[in-house]
Amino acid sequence: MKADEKSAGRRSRAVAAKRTLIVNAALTLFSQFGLQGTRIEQIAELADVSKTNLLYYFPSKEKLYLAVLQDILTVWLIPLRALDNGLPPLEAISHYIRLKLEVSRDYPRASRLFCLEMLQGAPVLRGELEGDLHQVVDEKAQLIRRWIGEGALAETEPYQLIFMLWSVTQHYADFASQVEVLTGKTLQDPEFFSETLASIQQVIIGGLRPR
Amino acid sequence: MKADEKSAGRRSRAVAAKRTLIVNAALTLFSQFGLQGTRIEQIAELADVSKTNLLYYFPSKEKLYLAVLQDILTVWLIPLRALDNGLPPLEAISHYIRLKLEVSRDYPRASRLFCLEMLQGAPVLRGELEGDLHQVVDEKAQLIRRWIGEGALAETEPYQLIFMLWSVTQHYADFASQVEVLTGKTLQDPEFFSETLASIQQVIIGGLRPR
DNA sequence: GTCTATACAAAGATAGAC
DNA sequence: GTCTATCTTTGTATAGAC
Repeated sequence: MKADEKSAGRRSRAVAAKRTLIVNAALTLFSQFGLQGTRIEQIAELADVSKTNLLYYFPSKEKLYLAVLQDILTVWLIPLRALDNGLPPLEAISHYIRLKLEVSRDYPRASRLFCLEMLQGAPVLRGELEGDLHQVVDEKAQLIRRWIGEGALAETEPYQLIFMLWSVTQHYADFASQVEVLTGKTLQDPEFFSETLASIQQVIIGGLRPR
Repeated sequence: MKADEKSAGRRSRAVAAKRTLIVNAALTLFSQFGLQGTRIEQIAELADVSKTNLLYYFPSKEKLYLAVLQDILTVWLIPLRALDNGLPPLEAISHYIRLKLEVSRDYPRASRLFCLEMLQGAPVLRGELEGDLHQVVDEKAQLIRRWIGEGALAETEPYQLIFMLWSVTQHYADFASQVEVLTGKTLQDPEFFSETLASIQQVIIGGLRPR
């Protein structure tokens, strides 16, 4: 383009905006139909650009898929990293459940795409699981062990506890259609969100309270 | 074929056996790559039949997919139907957790395909969810309500409890790759199975115990 | 950067011989 | 029932004009 170095900033912003638009559309479709199940043309249509134009921004479907996954990983580790010892143990866990359920409510597509990746054996994210995620999880497992040692928490296998926290919260994103068929409700409904949060917290915290 | 009516039984059995073989291979691949992500040729290869021959038994990929899903649904409702009042409430739930975790261990592919179907908004199974599943779940929700009324269980929203039971057990099938990366273990490992079962039962049952 | 046209490959499905 | 050959559609990606 005619833009010289001085206008690179403006150009970059425009390019970035379009890339974001495409990634967003891609997230919608990839999370529903997977990599193979999504056609480039569908994404282009949803993002309101031409197929050719999309391929100008992302040279191949795989590259686009990768870009989407990297994007959601950023969001992914936030709640777990936030699980710290700034609060009393049971409150910290209670708070974590809220954060994670908010992720299910606010980023359901990201949650579902993550799930899809796991179902397939994490072909793309395996590296990140073994690196970043593993490290954070180990760290938090230590924290939980300390809490148990201090008698603030019932005896539990830390990993198992983490899996439980993940699963019960993530369920409302991944199985949203089932939840909706059976209850007629979504986490978007504030009352249903509160009821869900309260139920999970009640059972889990109740089960973790030391006797 | 030359078989007359009298040998129809034998022929039927042979046909049924081959159909089973194909459905089994299809389950493996569909559960990993979904409907669109799986090629007929892959299934044929895994089932050790030719592509053309597979298409003789199942006229199209969609028909095969449907056959697979119908097969897994049979397995699906068994544990929930078995949740009854033959036992004291907390023991009944404890037993249900075991059954459901055994399903995750013994039918991981079916669990994952079910998950995949839900992720996509249940395009194929929606009807079954609204019919069969809805009915059984309503029935069990009533049962749980009765238990709560009798003071045998802490106050909880029955649907939320059912979702919790589903999610914590199903997680070990759907997110098996994540579990394996983080712990190095599978439910196939008897010790890990026991540890998992005990952890879930401890937390959930502890949280459900009336105060 | 965006478009039209098109090359190229993959995959589902069918025809017809045996 | 099973095979070989083939048709047809669809989808990814590129070429080249503007």
